[in-house]
Amino acid sequence: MALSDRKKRILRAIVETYIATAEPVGSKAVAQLAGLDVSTATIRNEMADLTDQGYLEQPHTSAGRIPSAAGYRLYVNELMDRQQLTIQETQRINDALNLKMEELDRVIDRAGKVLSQLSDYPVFTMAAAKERVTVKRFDLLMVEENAFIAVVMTDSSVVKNKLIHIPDGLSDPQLQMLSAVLNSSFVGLSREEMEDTLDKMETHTAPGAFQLIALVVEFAMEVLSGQREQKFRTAGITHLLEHPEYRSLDKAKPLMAYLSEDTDEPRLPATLDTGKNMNILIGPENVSDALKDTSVVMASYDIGDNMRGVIGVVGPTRMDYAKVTARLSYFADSLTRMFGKELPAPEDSEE
Amino acid sequence: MALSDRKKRILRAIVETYIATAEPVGSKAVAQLAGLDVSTATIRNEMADLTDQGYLEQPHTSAGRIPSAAGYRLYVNELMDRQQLTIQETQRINDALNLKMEELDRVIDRAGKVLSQLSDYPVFTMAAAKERVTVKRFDLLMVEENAFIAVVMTDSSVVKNKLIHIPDGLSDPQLQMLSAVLNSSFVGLSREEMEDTLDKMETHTAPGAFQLIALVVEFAMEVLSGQREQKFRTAGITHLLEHPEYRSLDKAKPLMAYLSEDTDEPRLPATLDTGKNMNILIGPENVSDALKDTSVVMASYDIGDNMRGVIGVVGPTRMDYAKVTARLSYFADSLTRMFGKELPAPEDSEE
DNA sequence: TTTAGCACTCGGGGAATATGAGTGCTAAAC
DNA sequence: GTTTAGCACTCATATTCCCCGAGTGCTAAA
Repeated sequence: MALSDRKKRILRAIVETYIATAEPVGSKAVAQLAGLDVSTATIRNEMADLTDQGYLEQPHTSAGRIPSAAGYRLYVNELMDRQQLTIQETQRINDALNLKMEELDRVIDRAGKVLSQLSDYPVFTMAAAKERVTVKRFDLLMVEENAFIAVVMTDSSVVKNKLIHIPDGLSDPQLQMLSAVLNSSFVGLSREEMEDTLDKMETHTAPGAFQLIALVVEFAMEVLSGQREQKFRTAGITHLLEHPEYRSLDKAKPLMAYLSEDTDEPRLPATLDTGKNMNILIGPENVSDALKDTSVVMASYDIGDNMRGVIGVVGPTRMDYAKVTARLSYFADSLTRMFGKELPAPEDSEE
Repeated sequence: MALSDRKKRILRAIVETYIATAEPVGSKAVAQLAGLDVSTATIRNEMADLTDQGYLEQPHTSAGRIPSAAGYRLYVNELMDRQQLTIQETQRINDALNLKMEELDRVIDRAGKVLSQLSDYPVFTMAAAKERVTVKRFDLLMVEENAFIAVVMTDSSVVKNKLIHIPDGLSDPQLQMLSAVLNSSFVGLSREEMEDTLDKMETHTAPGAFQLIALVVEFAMEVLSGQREQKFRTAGITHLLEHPEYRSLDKAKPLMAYLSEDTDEPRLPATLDTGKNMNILIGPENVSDALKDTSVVMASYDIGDNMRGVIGVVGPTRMDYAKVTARLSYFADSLTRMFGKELPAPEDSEE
């Protein structure tokens, strides 16, 4: 059921003015903005049609029309112009990302912050290992009589360490031995497999040695969970309050709680795995209840070979999709490029 | 100018009911709650006195009275009962902290979250090295042909590492040599001293070797700044919206922006160094403009020997001081105890 | 098929009004 | 001297009412 060209132009005019003004759009306004040489009455007829077909809604009789979710969807899919970024903006984005000395998390955080400032909406970020992560190697370093550093490197080249205190000292050969056991028995295993192996090992190993092994392996398991775990971060939540649909606190509160780290609840649709790069979820298309009146535009990017990240913008269904998608896709591309080139494998540690 | 006992009881009743109700307190309410057997007229006279002395304010003629900053101050200093925590609460706090396998940052974050839930106010946390931080030792580990791990341990026993990629491979002796240079020339130096030393070294060192040294030293400098840098984190910002004084968005917005990481501006009064353990700043006693109508209750605690942390609660001047201080001091004590015992020196790395 | 015209609807804004809690003051009572 | 009752006054908030105007749907003419 294809729409006539005129209907499309009318719909587009309505979506765009509603996005700009946040107020229902009347036939008069459409007549001026759509650039059609027809009277308001004609427009009204067309608008009535569009309402019947489900692309528009009227908040109450005798106000203008506002786009429905389906209306936004059509707009996003067919009607929307792709916006160009200004040179200042691309510059800003590049600056935010090009701090190559900085580590992964901080770059991602920074990206979220800048994207939020550029789009005037809150932004969330997420990063997680794509698939099964394992430990590639263990290293142990004696630093004091009663403490050594365990260094764990995962197959996605992430390196983490921990200072481990032990009651009695450890001789060099002992340390070598420990290292050998770890590297031979626990390399290439997933978190769960490590747990199993550790359990089995307990029975036929000297208690003292086992305890040491367990300390390091537990740390390694922690590292692996940390890798798989999706770190959800947000930036610019206060931007929410700038938009009229969240002026009432009753509306703003649940969404804000959802976005801040306050709730322990499950997060956004973890579309980390979908092949698509850009994803737009409009209002009811969202699963979570807190997002029912909210749209999410998100893009994913690769971090090295083994990780994938998502960065997304959250706002009212009346979101400036053209603006947001333009900035977002540039961001995602830049991130992929930078994590591909500058950091051949994600370097890491700290904070 | 000591207040009569009766005045104190009236003031206390006013502060406590105002804290509970957020509405100006009239003479009638005071008569009932203060437990004095006098009429409302007498109370009114006393309240007039208290107003003259600056402990109370009237938002407009003919509303009840509300406490002034001085009134809160007096209440906090002399009138307030120390609250007891319920067993459930102490249990909750202990649970939050006793995840000993977790690392520093995560424990602090978790503490902030729980404190926020227990107090119904937003919470901020901060941690920083107390004084001059230096590197205690360097370790280098070859992991691939063209990459090695640099491990840096500071004198506060914080260990960080980084995977460093190099164009050409490095032989074992070369690595030993590099390690020797680093450990002999850069141990015990502050960030600034390192920079100087590095500059001086540039002239009389082979370019290739110098570049390697610089890579590692730059990383070490980053680690040191990271240590000194005060990591400001918040939890439960949305609790703000629950309190009537922030019902209007105009009021909530600036404070929220201040608390979220949205602004790059300087943070809270960095009273990391003051000897006092607990600190209450009421309204105008705060320096920052965003906090003028806001009270901050904060407590500091030790993290090992070389770091100190602050955890604080932010809320309207009409804050439930008794409740907050009780929980906060328990938290701070627990944190000190746990970082003192369980983690003799703050172990570290990751996230 | 488009347009002009018109009666109708309904939300928002503003003024006027009512309400009621709380005050300050005075004069009487203790 | 201190406490109390009484009373007129103030002022923020809630309620009501009314008006206005934008926008609609429908009809009849172009």
